[in-house]
Amino acid sequence: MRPSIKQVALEAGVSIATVSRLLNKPDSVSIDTASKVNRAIEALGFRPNFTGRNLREGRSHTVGVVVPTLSNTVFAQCLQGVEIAARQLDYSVMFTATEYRQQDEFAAVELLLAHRVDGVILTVADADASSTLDVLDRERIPYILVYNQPQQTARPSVSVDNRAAAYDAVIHLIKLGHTRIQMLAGQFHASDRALQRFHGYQQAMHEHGLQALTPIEVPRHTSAALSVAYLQTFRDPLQRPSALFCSNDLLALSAMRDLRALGLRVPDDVSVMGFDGIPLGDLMDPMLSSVAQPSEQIGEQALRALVRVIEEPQDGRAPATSQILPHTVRLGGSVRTFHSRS
Amino acid sequence: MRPSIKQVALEAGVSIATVSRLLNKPDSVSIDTASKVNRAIEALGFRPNFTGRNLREGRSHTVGVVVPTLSNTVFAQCLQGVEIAARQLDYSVMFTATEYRQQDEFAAVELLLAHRVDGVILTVADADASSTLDVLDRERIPYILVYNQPQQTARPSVSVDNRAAAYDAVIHLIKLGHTRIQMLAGQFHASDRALQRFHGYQQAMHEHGLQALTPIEVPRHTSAALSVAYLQTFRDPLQRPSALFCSNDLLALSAMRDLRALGLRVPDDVSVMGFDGIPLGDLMDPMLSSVAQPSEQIGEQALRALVRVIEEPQDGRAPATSQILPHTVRLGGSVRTFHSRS
DNA sequence: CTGAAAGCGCTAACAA
DNA sequence: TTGTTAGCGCTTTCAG
Repeated sequence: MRPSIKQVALEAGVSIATVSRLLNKPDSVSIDTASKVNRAIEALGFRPNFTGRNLREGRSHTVGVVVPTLSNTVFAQCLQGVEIAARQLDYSVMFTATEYRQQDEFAAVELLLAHRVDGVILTVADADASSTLDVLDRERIPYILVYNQPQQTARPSVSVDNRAAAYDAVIHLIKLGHTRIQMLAGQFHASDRALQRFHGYQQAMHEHGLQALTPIEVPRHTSAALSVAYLQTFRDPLQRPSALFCSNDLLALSAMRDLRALGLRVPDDVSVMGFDGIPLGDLMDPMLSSVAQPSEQIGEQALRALVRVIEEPQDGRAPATSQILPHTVRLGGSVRTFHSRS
Repeated sequence: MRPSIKQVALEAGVSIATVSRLLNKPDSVSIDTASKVNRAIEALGFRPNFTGRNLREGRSHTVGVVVPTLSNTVFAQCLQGVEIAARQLDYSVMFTATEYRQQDEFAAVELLLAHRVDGVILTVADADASSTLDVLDRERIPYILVYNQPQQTARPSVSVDNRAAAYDAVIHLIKLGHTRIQMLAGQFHASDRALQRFHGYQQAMHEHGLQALTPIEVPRHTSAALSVAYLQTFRDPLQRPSALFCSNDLLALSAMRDLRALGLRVPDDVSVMGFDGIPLGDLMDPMLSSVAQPSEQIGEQALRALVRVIEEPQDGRAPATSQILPHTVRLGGSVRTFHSRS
């Protein structure tokens, strides 16, 4: 077995309390006992065992992260932000994915809680109706949502204003002369963000006297196989929208590929606008227009806010503050002005 | 404080041992005590505290993962694979990134070890000369490398055959008639894989009597700013290579963007071949040619191999087995046949 | 400045 | 089948 403070104490000829003190508040131990102990630590290759400390302190200096998937760059970047900030604040990160299965959210959080993480950062399918979050609330476990932006409930979150961001994106298309704009989205039931973005789309359309079209909801996996079935209506130039607003960049990029497969050109035949602003969008040709959210920052801010709550001296009501980060409409060649065909 | 088995025992009128038994081997407790205890667990909202179990058992049912960054999809996918497999085998995942700083590898692993992870999965800058791995070896801590493919040392790893994969990619270009093929790589000192790939490139060139050109080593960050300085030589049609072999897809995609900025067309003026086979490469236009490695599988296999070692009944020499997964050359429009300009 | 001792939650002998 | 008990590594009173 690996050495514990006990062996170190023995080796140094001091008590375990002294070793512990040296580790935690080095000032409280005399200069020469310190060096004695340090020598022993060195000699034994001692490494403190956090398990013991955690058990004793009732906390783990670890936060849990639960996101749908890492296949979407957005969540990978967010996790990256969380991890970087965590490292700075001396926290570790335990990570889990749900693969967009709402029923897995609960188990994921339960596991994290069994590990006694000090708090959790998560993205759920529906932040306003989540039994998982109910548990967290009930048990007063510090948590903070990322990407989710609860409407009915006062749950702490870090996100962009999804509705406003989508609104801005659609307005941009409208200003370019588009009138037939359709939305392409993942399954709404798996993403409340997508639904909020759809509301932003609707609002923009209505405010400009335009008809909101039925959104195209594509199942997961679509991006894997080249299935252009969902774009069949696009064959007819009179039928198809002149612009497609996609609820995320992955979808937008897939759509662009599928449109090409159909023989349609972007942006000449159809303009495409995404959401997320993933870095690779800039490397496309044409560059993907998108409304960008600062994913890494979202993760970073979430971690900082979470730690703030965790280390709150009073355990009274956690401030549960929500944060809206700014989005930016990023212009690329995937969108162009629309000139009426008549 | 949250309820412990002690409160549960009290509530159910049994001993803590009985509660523990119900939790671990439910068969060893009578049917009606079981229900009594279960009722108590329910009533108290009891959740086992792994910290206690971990301390007692001397293991954590947790593995650590250390990769350079999550900004490169490849590592995100790998982590995804690790996490999925871990969940299936009842392990949790603690994650850290080094941001390609070799000097951070050590601290990352130390932190993980302080948490007493049962093993670690990692990608290091140089697997053959890593003091971090020396520590792991010396202390007999189960670990397994991903992407790294040690040459001098017999360290366990899961990867593709980097040299052979690069060789295949370059052969492909040669077969298409290219003779001036140059390699574009990240900093070799930060990635032994890149260097191995360069060796594959050299071998392919030499075997075909072609001159291996000096590789272009681009610093990190290049992809962020549009800095085409490293491609200045490409201005001269007689000077520039007809094909670019990039040590990873991110680099390839950036290069394509930068070539466009220079007014060069891919593949008409320059063919571009990547390495990794990231999913988004398929969504590009033209599709990125690349030699694909199965990243998610790499993560999954690594986790399984690691758990196998961890749960090894004998703690004798860990089998330390390395695994080479198959790569595949994926053809896309970013590469075309080369017809001599004369 | 240092030591003795209790106890965090849990599992696993060992006894009954 | 169940209970008693020791102890995993650590921090933290409380005494000295």
